[in-house]
Amino acid sequence: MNTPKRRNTIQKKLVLDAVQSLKNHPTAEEVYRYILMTYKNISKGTVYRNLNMLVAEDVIKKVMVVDGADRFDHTITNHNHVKCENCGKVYDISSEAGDLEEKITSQDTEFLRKSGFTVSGYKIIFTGICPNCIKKCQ
Amino acid sequence: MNTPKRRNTIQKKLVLDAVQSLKNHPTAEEVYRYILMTYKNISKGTVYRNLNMLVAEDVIKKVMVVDGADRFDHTITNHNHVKCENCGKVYDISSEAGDLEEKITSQDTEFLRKSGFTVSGYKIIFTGICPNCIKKCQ
DNA sequence: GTGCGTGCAAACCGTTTGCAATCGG
DNA sequence: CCGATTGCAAACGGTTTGCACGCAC
Repeated sequence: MNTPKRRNTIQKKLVLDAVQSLKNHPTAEEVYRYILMTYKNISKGTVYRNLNMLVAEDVIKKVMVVDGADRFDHTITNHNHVKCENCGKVYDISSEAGDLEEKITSQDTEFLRKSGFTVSGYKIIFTGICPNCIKKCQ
Repeated sequence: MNTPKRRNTIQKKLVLDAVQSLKNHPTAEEVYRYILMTYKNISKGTVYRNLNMLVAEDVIKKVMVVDGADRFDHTITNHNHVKCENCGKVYDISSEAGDLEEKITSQDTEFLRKSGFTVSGYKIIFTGICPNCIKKCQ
């Protein structure tokens, strides 16, 4: 088996705590700045390393964003995202995701399998304007 | 109106030709190297500038990829993509995209609108292993 | 004590940009 | 001839990495 021995360092805990506290899909930079407020000595490299570790361990998820820095999600359950084109914030679509899921996986992946692909998953992101920005822009 | 005066330069034509010849969603780097074969004096900056221009003019499209360099698509009609996790190539899903389209837009965007979002679009990409790589890996 | 994880800084990759020179209209 | 577009190189943002040290086990 390949279970690399992992250590429980303070830094790793701080990174996980940060992602869980900053609920809105923070970037590595945001995680870094958040930790800095309480632990002045952390390095950005360590933040990146731990974020990647936590993703590899399936503790957090990397959210696909169209452009800009990667974002991280403390929720591991399947759901999709909307990115506001105005403020850049990324929101969850907690809703009827399940229904959508089935339709996507049953339909398009079936076509792919017929073409000889092995399908392992998909990523989807919506774009639009969030309620907050709509108010402001009126 | 803001219709910036565009010029028809050799470089712009070369970039468009390259994207249309390299059908498999080339990266800017690949476009650059392709042009270099016949026109030794082009600069990478110019390739990027022209790719972005052509995207802005709706002549080509930028394909969303999970990670790695941006890719460009000579096909402007709506369709989705699969990225092979083994070789990294991006393939078209020409198929029943239309059907899927409706289901996605009707269902998830409706939920978003109820939540107060204005939805402008979405991007989806599938991941898997392509037929070629399946053969090789056996 | 062993070696994984750290801090630091340099390197990396893909992309954009400032500038003077060029060339399309 | 005007100014949009070029080539070049430097700078950019986000991320990874090499190294010596330090800390978890």
